[in-house]
Amino acid sequence: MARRKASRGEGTRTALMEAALKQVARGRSFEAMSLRKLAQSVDIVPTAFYRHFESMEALGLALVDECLRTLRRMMREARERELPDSQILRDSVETYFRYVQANRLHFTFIMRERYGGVAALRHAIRAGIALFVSELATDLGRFPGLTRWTSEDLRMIAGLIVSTVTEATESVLEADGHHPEQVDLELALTEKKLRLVLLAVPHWRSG
Amino acid sequence: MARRKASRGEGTRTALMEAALKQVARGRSFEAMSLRKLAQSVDIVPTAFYRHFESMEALGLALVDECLRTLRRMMREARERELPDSQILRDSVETYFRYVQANRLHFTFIMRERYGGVAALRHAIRAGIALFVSELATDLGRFPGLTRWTSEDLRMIAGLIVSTVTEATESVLEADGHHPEQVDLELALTEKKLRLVLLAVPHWRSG
DNA sequence: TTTCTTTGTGAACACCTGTTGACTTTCGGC
DNA sequence: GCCGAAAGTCAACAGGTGTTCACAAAGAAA
Repeated sequence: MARRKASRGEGTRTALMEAALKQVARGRSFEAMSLRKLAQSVDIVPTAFYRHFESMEALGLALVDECLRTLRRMMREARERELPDSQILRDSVETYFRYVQANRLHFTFIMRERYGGVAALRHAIRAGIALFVSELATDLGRFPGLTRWTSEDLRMIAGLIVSTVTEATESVLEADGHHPEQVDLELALTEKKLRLVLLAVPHWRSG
Repeated sequence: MARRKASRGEGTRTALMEAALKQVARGRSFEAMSLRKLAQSVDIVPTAFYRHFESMEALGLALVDECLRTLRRMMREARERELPDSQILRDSVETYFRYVQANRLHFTFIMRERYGGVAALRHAIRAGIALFVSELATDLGRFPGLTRWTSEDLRMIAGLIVSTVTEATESVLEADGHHPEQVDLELALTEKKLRLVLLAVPHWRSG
């Protein structure tokens, strides 16, 4: 066991990050993760960990960074895609779900540590998501029925959408693999929820 | 230090539970909590812990039970209150927020451990919330505009409401004490969100 | 008062934890 | 081929972890 050291250089750093993500995906929370076991899982002596991260918390922050980058990448791609107009809602949710499944480790990390025990990670993730909501709000402001909405109301509806999708994300992550049919159910359910929300838009007046 | 043992009997058990809740409220996740420190915080030698709980996980499950009971109690009380009809939405949200602040420890535990590292707790909490959603759905079915809705659609809208309120709960818990004005902001925001959702109800047709 | 159950104690177990400092290996640039 | 930085190693530290077992106090029941 423990393949001979091969001076993987920078590779070890990313290996550590990936190993940590996998641990979280297996159920453990980041706070309860052990530096030693982590090192062992990438065939490194414990002390060598410090060659790559100043502390466990530094590792955590690096992970938050990486995961939030994945989130932003998704949003950017979504913006660049043109909108087929019909079925746009269904398509958007489906695309998002696929994205979640394709980046399972990153999303589980965000979901878990968002309410996790390490304050620094919690706050970093919250800040990232808040930013995400803001961007979504300005994006929504360009939609036909929403051009005259106040930015406050746009933030409100963006928050509503995000919390709905967030909840769905948890279901997708849990069902992924074992119960593929449940993903489809959640897809339909989420689409319905968003459709209901959008249905209210034309009748809204603030105040 | 460490006041003399006073044969507090059953009291120790509840003291352990309360100490654990306080730890979680201070930021630590349940998974990362130490049996020994917990025992120490209630002036008990570590081994005496086993007189009250078979294991740490058993403690956790007992806590889930207690916290979910608090949730059900709230719902029961809400059902028994008559509805002043006007301002019902605002009043309901306000009542809920007050309830959260009055039971801060229980709600933080549920929020944290819902996505926490201990699978057994996660699942127990999820099951409890799912039940909560079901009950809310049947309650909603008795409302004027919703009598003809399918149970599936009722569950959908109940889920939408719950995820909205859940998100708000986190804000309330975080703001509590330090930033009372932010609680009011969240109150207004949440009311708006729910108002928007309900606005869509008359225009909904399933399918 | 004696007996029995509950609750708490103390010593000891084997093991895991993060972090230190001084040492060795590896490898790219000169 | 030599040098210096980067990456990995080893031994050791002080302390924390859950759990075991036999024992002691305390209070209720008899």
